[in-house]
Amino acid sequence: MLQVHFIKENKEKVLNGLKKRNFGNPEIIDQILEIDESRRATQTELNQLQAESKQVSKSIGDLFKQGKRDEAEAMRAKVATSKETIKNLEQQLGQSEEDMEKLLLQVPNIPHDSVPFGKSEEDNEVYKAWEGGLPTLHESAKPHWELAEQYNLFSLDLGVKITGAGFPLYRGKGAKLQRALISFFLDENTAVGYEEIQPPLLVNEATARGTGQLPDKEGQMYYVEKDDLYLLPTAEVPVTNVYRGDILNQDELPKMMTGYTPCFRREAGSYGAHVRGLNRVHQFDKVEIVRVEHPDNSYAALDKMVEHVGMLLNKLELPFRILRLCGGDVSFASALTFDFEIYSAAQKRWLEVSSVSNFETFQTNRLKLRYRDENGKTQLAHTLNGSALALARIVAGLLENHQTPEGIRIPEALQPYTGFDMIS
RNA sequence: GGAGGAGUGGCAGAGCUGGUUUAAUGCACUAGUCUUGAAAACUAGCGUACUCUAACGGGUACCGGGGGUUCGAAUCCCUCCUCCUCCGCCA
Repeated sequence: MLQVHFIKENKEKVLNGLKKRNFGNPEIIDQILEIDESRRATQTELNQLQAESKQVSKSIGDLFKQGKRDEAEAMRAKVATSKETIKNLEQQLGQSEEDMEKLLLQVPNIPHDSVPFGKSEEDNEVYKAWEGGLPTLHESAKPHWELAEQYNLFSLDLGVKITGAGFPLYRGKGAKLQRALISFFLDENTAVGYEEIQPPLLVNEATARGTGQLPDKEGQMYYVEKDDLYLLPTAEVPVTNVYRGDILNQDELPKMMTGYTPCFRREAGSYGAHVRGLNRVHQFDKVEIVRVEHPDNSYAALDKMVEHVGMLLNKLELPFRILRLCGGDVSFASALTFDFEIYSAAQKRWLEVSSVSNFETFQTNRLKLRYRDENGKTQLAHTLNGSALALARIVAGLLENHQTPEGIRIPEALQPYTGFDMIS
């Protein structure tokens, strides 16, 4: 959520940003500024009346104490009239605030200057292409869902039996591979300074609101009605909310956290080759990295995160490229996003495995996550997050790219975690 | 799930028979005085948000959240949440 005073002071910038996003309703900015104006007028009037009535009430108290009953009674009658006005103004103020919130929730973040113009994912810029040349596989190479069957690694059918479509069941070396990847990622992340967090998997409404899943993406989350809780769609939600409402000292920044959680997404949507196997499922495992940064450092931090994720993929020996998302594809809350895609030689397509974003103050404004600057003033911090990494598609990529006629080779970096170097 | 108790500023803690509380007091913190320096002592400052003002400086709201009674609520009433104690259940 943008801050009103930011919109007020940077109207042109905001409008240009919306244009870059191909945002259909730029008039909303003028509506916001109008409501802000009238809201402030209402508040000024209300505050004046409140100050008066406060004074009068006090003097009534004094009069009673002095025993001047009649005078006090007269004052009482006088105040009663302004009370009605106060109530109305309070209501009006509340309404303005509500209207304002509604409008602000519809305004996406302003894209960073480096974000290219464009309408859809086809316009994303290749920020870093894969230089090594794309791998080619042997004749009988298979997609991961066939490999899973051949080596008994996971079963979608059993998931259907137990739960429903999109809930894979991993078994044997497939299950072990999951566990190995989770440990590997967490160890790599903590090694560079991220604090490991194991959060609750169900979150309350305030938390879901803090990172922006509510109200915008309500339908994408599983909801437990009886307890009014949501199953988390990503660890970003609970982990970023760790510091919700806090005012940190400047020297406490940055806060770096990493967490593994299963992720639950309803993703009502398409079926077919693109979502076969593990390409898109309702439950998958992901290790997330989250940072709370000083605004001056957030873009340097973003670079570091991108570099870190690239390092992980290198260790897993997966060919990947990095995209800078264009204005039309960058997510609602993000100012700048880099997507990582690994190349699946078996599916002959790129698979998105990580998305690393800087949200600037868009989340912290809702979270009320601030720090105290050198002058002692509170300022909104910046938040960033990225997948490091999302398992299901990494598994797909590992199985497909490292398959040999003799079996599936486990990258060296992962072998200490799996305890085997081959799936055969 | 049942019964009882409690939620006050960074922390501790008073106020809770409604009106000198504009939230006492202590600790912590910041600045100054003193000191070679430090400690101690003393003096002053010390919450958040919104808002008015060119600025100095004002105003309003907030005592777990929301609502109500009243001229006036930290204080009374309703409701929700959380924590503590005991009982029950339980990985």
